[in-house]
Amino acid sequence: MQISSKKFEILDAAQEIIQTRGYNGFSYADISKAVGIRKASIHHHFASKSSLGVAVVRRYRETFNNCLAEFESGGKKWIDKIRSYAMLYEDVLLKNRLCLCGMLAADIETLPRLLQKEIRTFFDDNEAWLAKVLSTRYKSMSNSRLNEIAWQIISTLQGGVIMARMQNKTKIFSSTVRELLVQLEKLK
Amino acid sequence: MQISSKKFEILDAAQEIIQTRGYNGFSYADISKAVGIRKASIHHHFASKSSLGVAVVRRYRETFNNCLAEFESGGKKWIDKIRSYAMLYEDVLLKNRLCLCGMLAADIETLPRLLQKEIRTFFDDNEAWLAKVLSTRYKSMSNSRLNEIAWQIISTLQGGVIMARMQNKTKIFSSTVRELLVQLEKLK
DNA sequence: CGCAATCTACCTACTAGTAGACTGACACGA
DNA sequence: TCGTGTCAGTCTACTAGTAGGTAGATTGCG
Repeated sequence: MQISSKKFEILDAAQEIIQTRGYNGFSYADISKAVGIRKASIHHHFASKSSLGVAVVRRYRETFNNCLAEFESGGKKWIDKIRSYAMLYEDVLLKNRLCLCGMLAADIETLPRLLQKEIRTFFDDNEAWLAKVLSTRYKSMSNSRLNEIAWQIISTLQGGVIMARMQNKTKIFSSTVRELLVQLEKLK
Repeated sequence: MQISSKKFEILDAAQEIIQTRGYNGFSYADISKAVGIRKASIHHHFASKSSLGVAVVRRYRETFNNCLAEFESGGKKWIDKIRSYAMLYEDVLLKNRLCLCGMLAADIETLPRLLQKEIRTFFDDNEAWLAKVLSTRYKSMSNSRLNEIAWQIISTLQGGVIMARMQNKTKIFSSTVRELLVQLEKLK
């Protein structure tokens, strides 16, 4: 048995519940039920709800950034890198969840400071990665314009996942991605 | 004094809190404090939290649809109608809130059935209005394509408000809108 | 009077978090 | 090989506070 498998189980359960129900829609009781240990035992692994939240986001961010680094080094065309990026969101949607950080961005006003910071960092990383990918296609574009388009991409995908899950129609998301990608190829 | 001003105060307070903190981040105690009556007195006006939620969304939806009808009859160019539509979201952002229904769309899994239905109706109305406006410019476009673009617009704006509020940068939203509008003028 | 609106006082269920006891696996020294 | 100490991990039992909601009395106006 590896070191502290329950710790990972708790992280997994917390992540799933936050992605589904939001930060204020999850409790230690939910996690207790999901992983099969008592509420008090969760506190042994994560002292407080906010520290659990921070741990979940940190792990999510690392995994996400690893994916981005992989797309970067895969020798893909720029547009296919962005397509792969969009696929990350589609994967989340197919599990009937939202992006962890997109959900928490909506809840931002209710979150502890430390958690707010983690989420903003997640999006700063996304912005930087997208701007860099875009710059390989639009070489003469200003940095600020590249960042603006990066935010447009992030906004569209985050909003798209929320809308598609709400309407229970994955198609809403995939057609939005299709339109977006075509538009990105025709920028001036 | 008009009929039951407190009822409107309660609706206003509930709406503001939901737009800021989400459905699970608001309680009767919050509203009690905001409007200056006791928790129990709120139940006189709205029997349950879910009925209050439904009333808030219904009023919001009516106001929103009235705005859309006004844009429609104002003799504007199609692109200016969509610009006006986007301005509705910007107004919300400037108050440091999210679109009521965008926020609730993220919370959808935790909401009572009736409330879920109200929200889906809100977005169905939005989709229909946008598709109609787009059809006046792109006359030969299929209905399904028009609806797809409508959803792209909704997704971008909803996501944009969430991202801009989180990063505390209104500019993220306005530049996203600018890029989107340019792209919408060049569709094929 | 009748009634809408408000109040105090209460309920049960749930929240995050704490105290302290217990279990079992491992390490080390005689 | 037999204690013995340590410690992570889990447990039961509890706290204070908050959630949505209810009962029933009181207020004040038409």
